[in-house]
Amino acid sequence: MGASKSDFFSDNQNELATLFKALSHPARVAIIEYLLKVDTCICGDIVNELPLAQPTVSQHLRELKNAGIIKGTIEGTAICYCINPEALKKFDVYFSGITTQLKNKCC
Amino acid sequence: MGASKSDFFSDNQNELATLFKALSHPARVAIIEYLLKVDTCICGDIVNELPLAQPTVSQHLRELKNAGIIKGTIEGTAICYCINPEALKKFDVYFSGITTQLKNKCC
DNA sequence: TTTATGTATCGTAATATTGCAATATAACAA
DNA sequence: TTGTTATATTGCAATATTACGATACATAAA
Repeated sequence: MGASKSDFFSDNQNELATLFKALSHPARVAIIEYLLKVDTCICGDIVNELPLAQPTVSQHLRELKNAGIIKGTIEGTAICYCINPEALKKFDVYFSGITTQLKNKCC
Repeated sequence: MGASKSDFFSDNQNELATLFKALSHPARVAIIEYLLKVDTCICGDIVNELPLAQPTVSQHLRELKNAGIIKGTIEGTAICYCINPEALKKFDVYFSGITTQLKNKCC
């Protein structure tokens, strides 16, 4: 047997893992970086920014979108992608919670 | 052709992806959760806490350790695992940077 | 309509991950 | 020494991810 035993973990654990998985590839980290660098959300040139073919970039964008980290709205011929602040809030809650819990630990 | 085109991405992008990948499985999220719940760092019973066989848990622990998210020190027969605050700092820097950059955006 | 452009999907090959039984290792106890 | 306990490693099968060429789709312009 191989992958996926997610049934045995809590919803929260699975959701967090999904969010982290979305950022677990350098191309997707680079996409986020680029979306932040560009001033507006109108961005149809992500493909030119990455050393990957168009279908591959499209696939990475879909994974980021499925995880809820970015949102995409149709803007004429192009598609406007931008970061979803809701997802960032989840990361913030998670890590600030950990930081608080670690305060009383031995390490 | 398959996986890994990490040569084309920056060191920072690859390092971030590695950190996120370490947390991209519910079992590893659960391990972190358990390490935080236990008061001390002496914890030789992580295996009993997870619905996975001992070799699998050992493998997940190694991945967390390789990514620098946890540290393990030998404590007699058992091994003492605890969270590495250095890794948390990197996450904090990353997400607070994103939050700052997002302040001036349209979304 | 036709053409061009931007994006998505399909199909497939290469690679990586996941999980566990079996086995090995390492440290303590008797 | 032997036995016990805790953890790591090996080997392998099942599954997932990554990447891209080929193709489809959808919108805008001519």
